[in-house]
Amino acid sequence: MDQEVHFCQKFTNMNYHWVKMEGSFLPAPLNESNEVDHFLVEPKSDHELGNCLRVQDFSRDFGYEIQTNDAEVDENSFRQNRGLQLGKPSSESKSQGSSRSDTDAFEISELSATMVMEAEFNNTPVERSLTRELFSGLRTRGGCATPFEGNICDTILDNNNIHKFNTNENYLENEKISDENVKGDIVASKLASCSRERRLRKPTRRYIEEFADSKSENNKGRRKPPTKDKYLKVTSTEESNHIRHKVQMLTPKDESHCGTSVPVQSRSQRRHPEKHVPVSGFLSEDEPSATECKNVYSSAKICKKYDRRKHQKMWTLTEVMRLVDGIAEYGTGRWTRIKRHLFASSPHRTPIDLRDKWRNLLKASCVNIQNSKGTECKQPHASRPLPKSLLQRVYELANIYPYPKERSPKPVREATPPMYLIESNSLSFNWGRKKYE
DNA sequence: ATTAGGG
DNA sequence: CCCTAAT
Repeated sequence: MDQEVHFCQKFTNMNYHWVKMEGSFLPAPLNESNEVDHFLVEPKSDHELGNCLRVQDFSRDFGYEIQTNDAEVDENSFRQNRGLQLGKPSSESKSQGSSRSDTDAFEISELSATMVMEAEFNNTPVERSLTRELFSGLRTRGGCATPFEGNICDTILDNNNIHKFNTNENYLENEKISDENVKGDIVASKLASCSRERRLRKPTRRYIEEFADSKSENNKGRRKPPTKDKYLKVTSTEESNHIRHKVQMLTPKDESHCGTSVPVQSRSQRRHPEKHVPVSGFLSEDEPSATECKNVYSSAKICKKYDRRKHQKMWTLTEVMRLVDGIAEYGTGRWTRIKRHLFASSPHRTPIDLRDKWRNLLKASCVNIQNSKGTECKQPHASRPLPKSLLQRVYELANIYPYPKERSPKPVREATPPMYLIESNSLSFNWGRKKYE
């Protein structure tokens, strides 16, 4: 008994897989532990991933079903499919001392299944050669680097110690019905059809992208982020705090004037800015913190195809004010600088966004000019109404820094100052950086 | 790389 | 917000 335990432990410590062969335990050596890692190495590119061969591919070709212990075992289906049951990814199948996760262990099991299959068919020289052909064909297929390297294939094929990888006693007995001749025929035909280069369909572009999306969660930082990510880096907590503080100083106490139809947004919604619930009206306090921003956009970074159109972030009043501040300081056309200095804590705003927002602000101010003339007294109904003071500042800045450069939209050479210029009382809050008086 | 302009 | 041309 002790000896048996010791024996087991000894082999457990080594790179052995425990297999049952004809009812008795046998250690199936994984001598080439290094080479086994070839199977575990993740493909470096998504393209490779798309072309990777999976165990299922083999099982389909062989008419075999590879099942794991996780699923309920149906003996009949086993008999029908001549299935192989894999050992549960337990600690026994793992080499001790290695830090493999359970997933890796499972991959090992899958690998073992493939090995078992191959070994099982290597009874005759014909089968062996067929198997070799199959593997060589697979290796070179499509010019893609499959995880199957030459050495491991040879190892598999030459390893006749592994006959069966089975932990199910009943299955072992049922499997005894196997008829060598029938098996040989089936194997031969299957292998032949396999070696006819069953082409793996080249994954569609969309498939690759979607796969990359899901896969890239595990591969953070492996791929060089797109250029947009340049704006993702939150410079420093101090700086962002500084900015936030400044912004808070600028935030008007009373926001009742800056939105008539502001739908109620629950706090839970605000805590999940990923949802980007479209909200009309400015919410100065929905300004996510720097860490929140990071989280939001890191999730956006994860998905390369993060569709900002579908997850539009409303411009908050504080953001608009910051933008106006930045333009007042740096002028128009220096969006990157504004972005760097004032929007470092809001990574979802690109310099182009700033410019676009400024264009919209100009448009908005022009609308109000028309209103002031009384020609079109259309309140900006659907859009978020801006505080008059803000529009005033936009107007002033538009005169100082005309944008677009050449043909300024409304130079408004002090011809007819808009209403909100006259109503100086409407200035309900203080513009911190620059005073226009 | 950044900006302007149009969609 | 995106795309593209221009700088």
